Amino acid sequence: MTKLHILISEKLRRQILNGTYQPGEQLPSERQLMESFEVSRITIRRAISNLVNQGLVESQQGKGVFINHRQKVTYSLSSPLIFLEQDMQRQGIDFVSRNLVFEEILAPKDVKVALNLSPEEPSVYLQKKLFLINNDPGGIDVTYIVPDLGKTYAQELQQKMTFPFLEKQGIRIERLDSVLECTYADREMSEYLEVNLGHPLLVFRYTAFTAENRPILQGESLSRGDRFCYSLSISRDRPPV
Amino acid sequence: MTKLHILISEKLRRQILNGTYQPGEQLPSERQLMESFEVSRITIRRAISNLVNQGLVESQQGKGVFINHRQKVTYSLSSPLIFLEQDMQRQGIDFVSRNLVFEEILAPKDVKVALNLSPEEPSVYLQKKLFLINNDPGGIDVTYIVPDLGKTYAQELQQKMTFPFLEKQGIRIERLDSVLECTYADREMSEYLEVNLGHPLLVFRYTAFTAENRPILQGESLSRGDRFCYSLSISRDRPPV
DNA sequence: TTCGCTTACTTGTTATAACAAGTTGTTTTA
DNA sequence: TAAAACAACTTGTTATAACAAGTAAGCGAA
Repeated sequence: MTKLHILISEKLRRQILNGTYQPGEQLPSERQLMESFEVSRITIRRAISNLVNQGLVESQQGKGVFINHRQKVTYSLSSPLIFLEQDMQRQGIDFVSRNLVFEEILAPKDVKVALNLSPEEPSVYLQKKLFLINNDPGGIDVTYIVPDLGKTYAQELQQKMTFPFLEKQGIRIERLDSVLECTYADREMSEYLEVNLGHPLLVFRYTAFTAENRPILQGESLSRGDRFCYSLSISRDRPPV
Repeated sequence: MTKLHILISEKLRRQILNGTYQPGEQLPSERQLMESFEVSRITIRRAISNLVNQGLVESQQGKGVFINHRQKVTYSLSSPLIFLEQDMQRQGIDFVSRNLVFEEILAPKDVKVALNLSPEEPSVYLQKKLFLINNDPGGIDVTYIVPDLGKTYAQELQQKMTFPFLEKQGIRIERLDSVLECTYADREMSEYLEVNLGHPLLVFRYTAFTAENRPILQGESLSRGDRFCYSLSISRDRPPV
């Protein structure tokens, strides 16, 4: 009546949540589970796939299925990402960013609009960065940078964190207009982040403005939905100072 | 040597994204796809499952597999949720909330801490609400309400939107401390929201404070990750007015 | 001792098969 | 005519089977 694979994955789920299986531990092998539940391999694999989809376990070919640690890394959005490195340090996390792409390209139409580019400057700088958390790929940043900044700071932007670096140059980002949502890893993302096709990702999409209300960056930060979260504090509007 | 199910789902994915298959349209049936790709049913089903996991299609038993609409409903976090109804109206969305549970319970420990309850008032009001978007379940709100408010406004809270109602009563929420993250539908959620086990959900978790810095609500809003997003504007810290 | 092979485990992919269950339209029956 | 039964489709669940591929440990040869 109720499906076998659901009965099994629910039972395993309870055992994981109540600590019968601890994070890092290995689940019994498919063969063992087949015997103890007296079902076929396809059913066991379906049950395990349910657990994977719920983010409770991860499987590694040739090794086994392992219970996940369920602690997330927090991005703080209270001030616009200037203190990202400090935040990570505070959480005791080894946060490394690796430059993948940095090139001048013809601006896509939506970027042109968002960055308010004139027809005479049809190019932007595109940067892609990979974030490693404790040596594990955790996310990807795709940023479009206004041409004058991209050209001036081409070297430094490839080595340093964007927001703190710009701040040090006296380029103060006053406001981020942003959207947070969920997507799914496509082929490219699943290869970069070493996750399954369709793995849930958190997307932080933003446009960054200076005090003069000039848009200078448009970015998209995609990170593993099972490993990251965003914290923010929302206050009632106050009249301008 | 790349896997068959990935080759197939990638091909279908391209066709969906380039408009060969339009949202609302039906994919060819498993039998037809088996024939045209000359693979077994298990491979076709795996390929379709990839598309489901990428949020591109949805399957209905007995009917077929249909291409999803990929437009999301936006929750605006610019001011703390007072204008939710107006926001939805502006997006042309039929937003209905249905009370599921409203009861006085013994406060769980973490809620007790978050709401700063004294040992003499060990109870809180627990409310669960289901949100329907255009008559489709879209999310669930779980809210813990400080006992005095819960008792005083028991009737109204079950009928009206929490934030606008409190505002009208002169209870002004000044600040929300919140976290946005991704989870996965467990059994209960998948039944409420009519989605698969493990379906990605967006979680908005918050504590609401009055101007006197008193926490009065703790809530958790879980909504379908494929249907919702949150927008926010982040400004640089300004000195208090 | 160390390198490389074999072996025995693990999970991953794919095929074939049978039946369950939901949907829809047609046909039969009361 | 209207309700019930049926047929022909759809996707969903489960079983059996074979082989691929990754891991790890042991064993033997250089």
